[in-house]
Amino acid sequence: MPKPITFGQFLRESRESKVAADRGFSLRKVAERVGIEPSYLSKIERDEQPPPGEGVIRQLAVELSEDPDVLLAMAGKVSSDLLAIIRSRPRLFADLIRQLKNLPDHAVLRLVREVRDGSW
Amino acid sequence: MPKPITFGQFLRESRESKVAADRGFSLRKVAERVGIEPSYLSKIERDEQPPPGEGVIRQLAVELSEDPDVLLAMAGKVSSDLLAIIRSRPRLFADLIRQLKNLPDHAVLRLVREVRDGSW
DNA sequence: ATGGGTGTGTAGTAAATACTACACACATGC
DNA sequence: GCATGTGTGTAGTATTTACTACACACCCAT
Repeated sequence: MPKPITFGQFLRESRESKVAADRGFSLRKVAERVGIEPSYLSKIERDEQPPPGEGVIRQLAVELSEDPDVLLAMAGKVSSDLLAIIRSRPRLFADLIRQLKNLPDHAVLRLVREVRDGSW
Repeated sequence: MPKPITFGQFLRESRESKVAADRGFSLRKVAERVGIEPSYLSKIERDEQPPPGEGVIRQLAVELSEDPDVLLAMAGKVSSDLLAIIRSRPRLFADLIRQLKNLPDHAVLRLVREVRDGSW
């Protein structure tokens, strides 16, 4: 297994990869746009503090052009809209997700596409 | 819509439906088997306190022979094993679940069965 | 009338969550 | 050499989560 990258590391790398080309990606600037204190973001990026709440993570995803679901996953969370969908039909979705647990990506992707393309 | 039943109401009804036939389903006895204080269970059943944590909910499900996923959903939660599955492949599962959001039950059920019966 | 069982009221606590506010030290450009 | 911008250190706070401990009042059976 490739060593698991932490939420903070990922954020820092994403941000630093952009700050060279655009000075608007300094820690302070990003923190301001996101709406949090710079010191807070600093601690998060160094994994000194646990990841922030969903709202802040979503803002960070926007600012850094990252996938919100991936960022949330790294933070040990799952998007609240997905939770709501599952809660609306718990048995159905619980069964399905557990069935899919060990299926390879391509098989699940096939499902996604079939559903989307409406062969239903 | 039929008025939404609360977590506490559901628990109380489930327990009281059993206590007539089996005195082991008194609030105190159930609380003891579950491993919580009777006063705590009392407050939960009357929705005076928010629902307990996942572990206690699972114990309640066992004692009352209810579906854990349904009970968790009523408590506004989602089973932690499902969360772990989603977090392991966030983009894949996020896409899939959002696709299925508005599909009728029978269509999702068909998916579940097809996957289970391994036409894959 | 008392002992065991019932549910409930009151009062608390420990830990986690999600942050803020401000000061500090360093660097860099003008 | 001073302002401006950089990241970081320290010290806190409010809210939520997840409960415990114990006392009280009622019922009913012996």
